[in-house]
Amino acid sequence: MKLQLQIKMNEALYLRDPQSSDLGKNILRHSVQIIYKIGFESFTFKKLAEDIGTTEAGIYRYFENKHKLLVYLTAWYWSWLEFQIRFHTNNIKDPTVKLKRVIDLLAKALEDDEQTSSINEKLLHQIIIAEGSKAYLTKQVSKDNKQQFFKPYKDLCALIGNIILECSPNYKYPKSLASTIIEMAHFQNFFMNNLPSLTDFGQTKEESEIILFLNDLVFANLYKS
Amino acid sequence: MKLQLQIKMNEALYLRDPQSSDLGKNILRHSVQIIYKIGFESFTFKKLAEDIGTTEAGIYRYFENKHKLLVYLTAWYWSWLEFQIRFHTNNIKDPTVKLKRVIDLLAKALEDDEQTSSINEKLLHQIIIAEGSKAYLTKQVSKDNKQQFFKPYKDLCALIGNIILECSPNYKYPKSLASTIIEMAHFQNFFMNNLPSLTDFGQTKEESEIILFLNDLVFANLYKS
DNA sequence: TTTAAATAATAGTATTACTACCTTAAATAA
DNA sequence: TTATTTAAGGTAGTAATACTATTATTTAAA
Repeated sequence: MKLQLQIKMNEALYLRDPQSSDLGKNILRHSVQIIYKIGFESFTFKKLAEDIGTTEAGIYRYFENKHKLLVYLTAWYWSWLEFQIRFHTNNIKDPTVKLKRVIDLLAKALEDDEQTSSINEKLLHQIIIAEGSKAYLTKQVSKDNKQQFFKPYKDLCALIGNIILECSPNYKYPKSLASTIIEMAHFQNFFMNNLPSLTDFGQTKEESEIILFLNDLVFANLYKS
Repeated sequence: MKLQLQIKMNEALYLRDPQSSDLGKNILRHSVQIIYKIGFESFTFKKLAEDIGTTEAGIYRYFENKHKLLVYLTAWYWSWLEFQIRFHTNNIKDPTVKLKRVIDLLAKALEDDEQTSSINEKLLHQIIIAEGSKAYLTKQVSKDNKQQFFKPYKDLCALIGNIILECSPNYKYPKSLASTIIEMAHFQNFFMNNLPSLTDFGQTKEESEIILFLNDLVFANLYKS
């Protein structure tokens, strides 16, 4: 049995569904590779078209502009990660164990094991670290938010917030702590690799150290005397 | 007595020192206003030139490109904030009180009281919240780092890290906790105002709540049983 | 078989991000 | 004083980017 996990995306994110055709899947696959390689600023639809072997106008039939494509990729990532978290914490009763598992999944780059789709999750994880915040750090954030573009991120945050409340029902800031964990899992990784003196992991550059830091940070708060 | 605080900037950030001429000061003042108004993505040297009443080429004689200008503004902000912190925590003996003061200064928008310079600190604070991370979230981050562009940010982080160690000499992650406080002071503010369901302050939208959250987060860690 | 609908390629335009060159004004030397 | 250098800013470009409108081709339905 080989099943394909298909993530249902917000239709306002695209003009034509990229998961519905070969060209569309190529756009997703190649854009992940190019953004990973040259960064979002230098990434253009022309370069993407040349890489795929189609024309610029061809890409524009799928995505209005490169910002929408980035929002699509990040939304896809958060949806996929929420699924991973639900899958890997399924049947775990102890909320502490569950929350530890969540931190692991946030901070570790999961293998691109199953050929889920046209998207390489390992590269996408790196893109989210370096470019993810650019999806919402814009002047259109409220307009985009009204169109529910960030729903997957908010759902993930709510899920983690609820696990936090299971651990400590009286904790006052479950959602802020959840968004802090998510952001810091990524920012500490970026800092560790690029601006190491902003972290305490500059020597080893080990993901496992970020996990220890986040565990320490979170559980000191939830189980304080 | 009226003294002018002049911040000495890294010379590699500019082609001609913007603090040395009227046009230069206008570039700083107007770029802060325009970026605040329309966002960094839509900001162009042409719009800036029109606003000032000069030409595009005139701006290019001061800054190589708009990325360098953003890095300049963020570096200026971190230097200015480090000065504010040193000034306002001067003579405070108790490190806990000191750290609380730091969190206040990070999360609160200080008034543009003294006419320090051509820069409106209140607007710049908002710019740092929404655009600050774009200064380092690029492919050139390592090259920029080698040129010491992020030294003011690293210095601030080291300063806060040391106060953390004064509070709790055995704490293992002073630098990572420092960068977490800095980033979260800004991100929680952005989320509160633009994506409120990622925080617990969506109702009131009060800076003071962010301060409470950060205090809770930090001191649970430093003084845990 | 004809017609319509979907898909894709061609060839543009406006804006952006620069660059090379030119003019003017101030500063200094003869 | 006048000639000459130098600094500062302006004019007028170009190449690349971000799209768009139009035309062509394929596919599918009537």
